[in-house]
Amino acid sequence: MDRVEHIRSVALELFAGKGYEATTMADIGEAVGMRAPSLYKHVASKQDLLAQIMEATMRELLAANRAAVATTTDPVERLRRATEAHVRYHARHRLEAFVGNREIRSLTEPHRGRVLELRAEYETRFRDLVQAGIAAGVFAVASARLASYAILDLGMGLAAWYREDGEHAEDAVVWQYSEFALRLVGAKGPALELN
Amino acid sequence: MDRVEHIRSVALELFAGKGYEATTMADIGEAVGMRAPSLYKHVASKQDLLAQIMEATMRELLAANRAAVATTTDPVERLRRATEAHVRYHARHRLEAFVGNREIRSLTEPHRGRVLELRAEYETRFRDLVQAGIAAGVFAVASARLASYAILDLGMGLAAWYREDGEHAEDAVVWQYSEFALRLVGAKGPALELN
DNA sequence: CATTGCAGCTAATTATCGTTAGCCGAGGAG
DNA sequence: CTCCTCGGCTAACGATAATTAGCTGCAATG
Repeated sequence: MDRVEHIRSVALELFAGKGYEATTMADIGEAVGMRAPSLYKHVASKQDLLAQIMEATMRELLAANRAAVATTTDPVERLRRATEAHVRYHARHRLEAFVGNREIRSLTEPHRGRVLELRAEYETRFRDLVQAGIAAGVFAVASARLASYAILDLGMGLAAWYREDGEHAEDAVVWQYSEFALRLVGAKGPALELN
Repeated sequence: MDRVEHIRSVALELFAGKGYEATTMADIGEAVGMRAPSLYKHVASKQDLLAQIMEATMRELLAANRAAVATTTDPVERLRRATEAHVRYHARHRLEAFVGNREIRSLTEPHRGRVLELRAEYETRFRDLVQAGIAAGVFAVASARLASYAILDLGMGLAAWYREDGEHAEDAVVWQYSEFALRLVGAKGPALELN
């Protein structure tokens, strides 16, 4: 692994565990096997470390969403696949997702603005998916905004409790949570097993 | 308002807005109209401020849950009312709930242990409600644990985006989210309007 | 073999923070 | 009127943090 990548991954772990503010450059250095000042031979600053992590995370999430939605045009199936991608990302990259959600306030401008923009775009895409299902008459839900918030929050919650070695396999969680999402919006139609 | 109460409420606002670590005693002092050292005439320490807030919050949440569940024995209705209480608390005390969820890691022992214990109890109560519904045959969900996590996470998410003066009235959100919860667990029966 | 630059280190700088010490004015009690 | 306590203030302390300066050894290059 690249030195820089190693530092980033160690920093991610510490940011997730103790929070950005509570993590010191000395902590990161110790975990990576060097003194704090030596880190500056590889990274620009602690803030830069956070910014890199968070921006990359949001871009990955958006990319996963785009890829998932592009595979079909059926509204129900689209929401299902978008949710699957959402949940899977939060399970597979829970540290990134966790930090991405919790440390936005530790980001300084201009990174903060950029990340918030990406985040807003991601939210809008989900809201639009729900809206499309309502318009097509296959979802029964009072507020597309509330429903999409609820679905997004499922992923964030997941990132807080999920563990790779826990009792729930990744695929099981992905399936279950996607099911939750479709139930949430009152999805009807052949694409839904239960109900 | 009592001086101490004033300080606590100001601290809560700052902890919610910038995080515990990023909030200084000088910040709190300025918002309350005095210098940092003067705060110590009223509160023991910054950590104590956080501990008081978080422990009170968890106790209130638990009390609200107990009260809500005690009003009926029907499993569906119990989960609905517990969720309503959960969501309503997170809407009405969103700062407390927000800080309560995010700053656990900033708590030092022994406060941390106590709060985690209360939190675990709260989670267990929800899981048991879901389990009871499954046992009674009125819920159709694969994992009581996942379902209860999902419902709890709805509240936490809510605390992050809800605003008293936003476009969604409290009652509307409470109703909608409770509906989400019942749909999540696949609730059947006369107590459910839609489906 | 000489050189150069990378990547580490220690020491120092600058800043900030929680908290304590000790002073002081106002205002109520006697 | 005097005294004492309450609640504010400034100054100071002790820690700790991010970051910079400047030194050094090693390894690759020629």
